[in-house]
Amino acid sequence: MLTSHRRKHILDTLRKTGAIIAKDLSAELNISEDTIRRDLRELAAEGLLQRVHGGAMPSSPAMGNFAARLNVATDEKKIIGRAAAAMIRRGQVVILDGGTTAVQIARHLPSELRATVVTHSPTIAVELVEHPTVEVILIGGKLFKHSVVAVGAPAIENISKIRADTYFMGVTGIQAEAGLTTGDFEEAHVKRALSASAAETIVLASSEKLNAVSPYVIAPLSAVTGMIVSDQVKSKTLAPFSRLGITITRAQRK
Amino acid sequence: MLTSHRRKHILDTLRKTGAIIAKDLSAELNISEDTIRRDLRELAAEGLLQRVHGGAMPSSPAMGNFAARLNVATDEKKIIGRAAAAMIRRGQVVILDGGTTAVQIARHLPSELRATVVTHSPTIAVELVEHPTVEVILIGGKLFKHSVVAVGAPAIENISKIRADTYFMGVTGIQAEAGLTTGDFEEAHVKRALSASAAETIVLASSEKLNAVSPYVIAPLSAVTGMIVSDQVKSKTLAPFSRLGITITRAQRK
DNA sequence: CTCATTCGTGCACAAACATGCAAATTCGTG
DNA sequence: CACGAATTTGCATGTTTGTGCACGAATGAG
Repeated sequence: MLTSHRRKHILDTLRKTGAIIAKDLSAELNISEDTIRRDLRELAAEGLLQRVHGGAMPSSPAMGNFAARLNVATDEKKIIGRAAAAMIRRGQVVILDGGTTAVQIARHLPSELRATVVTHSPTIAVELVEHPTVEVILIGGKLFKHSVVAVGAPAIENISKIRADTYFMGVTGIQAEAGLTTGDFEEAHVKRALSASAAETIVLASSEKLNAVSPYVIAPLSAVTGMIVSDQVKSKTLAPFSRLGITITRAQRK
Repeated sequence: MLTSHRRKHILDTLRKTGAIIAKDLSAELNISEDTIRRDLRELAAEGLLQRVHGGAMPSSPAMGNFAARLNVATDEKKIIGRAAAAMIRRGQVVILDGGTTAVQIARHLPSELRATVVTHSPTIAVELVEHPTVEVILIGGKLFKHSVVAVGAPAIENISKIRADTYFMGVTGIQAEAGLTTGDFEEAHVKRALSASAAETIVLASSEKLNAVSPYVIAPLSAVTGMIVSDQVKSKTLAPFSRLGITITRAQRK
């Protein structure tokens, strides 16, 4: 095992899981804890992670405290992200939304996958810089700081010039009558435009979003072609959606 | 076995497996480790791979080391960043380039400053999410991973719709005859467009850039209205520039 | 407070390294 | 083919780097 391999593995694990424990790494890589600690110390010195007692956390210099939110991504979001990433085929053009679940998709893209990712989230763009083969198209506009995505007329105009295969949409609420809803007016507009630019719209529905309603309507459920939910969700809850012809993917815990 | 054959085999293996261990190659090719090491040393000198202890890895310019670059910003870049940030007045619209120096500007913006920042760098955008009062306009386009900035026709079109007060430009080289130069063709185009959209163009010239020349010309020095350099630079070095009517700000170490 | 982990440092040993040199190989030229 | 020059290779040398262990200090949980 090459030293630099080990370091890379540490950083990859950190990006995917959001935290690492020295003892676990030691067991997983068959190497002494001292060496792991040394690695963590030096990676921290390069600013690539932040040390904590017992292990390390991401420092993500480009992500500030938004990083904090990213790393408390629930297991559910990671599972959904992994399932979504697995749906992407070679050569496709996919749209990734802002939001923590979409970040999980980006982190789980297979490293050999040749595809194009369109996104209005600078966070996703920065995340994908490290991916060796994925091409990234960044949608510009006025930055809506709360969600860290570009919005506004310029964003929508640029989106209209794109034809994508699949849009993975994050929402605040998905419910039978109200349809897809979110917490910001501008963001709703952008999501609608993104959906219109994609052949398929797949909603990333972590369980707290199901049957929740937010103030601003993005689109009715007819705009949705698929949903990804975790396998814990009861099929009874999903019945209204599958009745509308929406393909439901139940993401399996590994 | 011919030398060039062996080297080709090394590079092929590297591309295929993503890493190379000197000892393995030695066994596989029935050749001493010394010779392998010599090969690796020379291939590294040609930039075809990156040496690590025990073997080699792909040179992959886009990989990970951008995050590292951000945090090893020299003192010089920090004081240039601080000086640039201090020049921005309330209500102004400023353009921030990609690059490590521009990140320093973003980090030194006074927290009460109400201004608009235009940028084609997702890194800068994410950085400024934490700023309470600055508005951010993100320029989209195809992501150029090496510099982590948006480039291409869509980027330039969007830039043309903006009228900014000041553009803080990062360069790879600034020199009297060649003018402003950088290492990527697309990036040069974008920088030229940004300069055209701003009333003033101020070049961030850390000392290693002064009198350096890179392959792609951004613009002649006539496009420049000001430069920021660190106070260590000799005024003799700057004479050719001030003679052209360029205002030179010498950033003071605190 | 007490106590079990976790950390950091000094140290010893092994692996990987650069360098100089001589033998072996390849190449060019007549 | 012959022969000298240039290159390539392997080995010996001393140096640097990575690893694990020991021990005392620091940290966090109960």
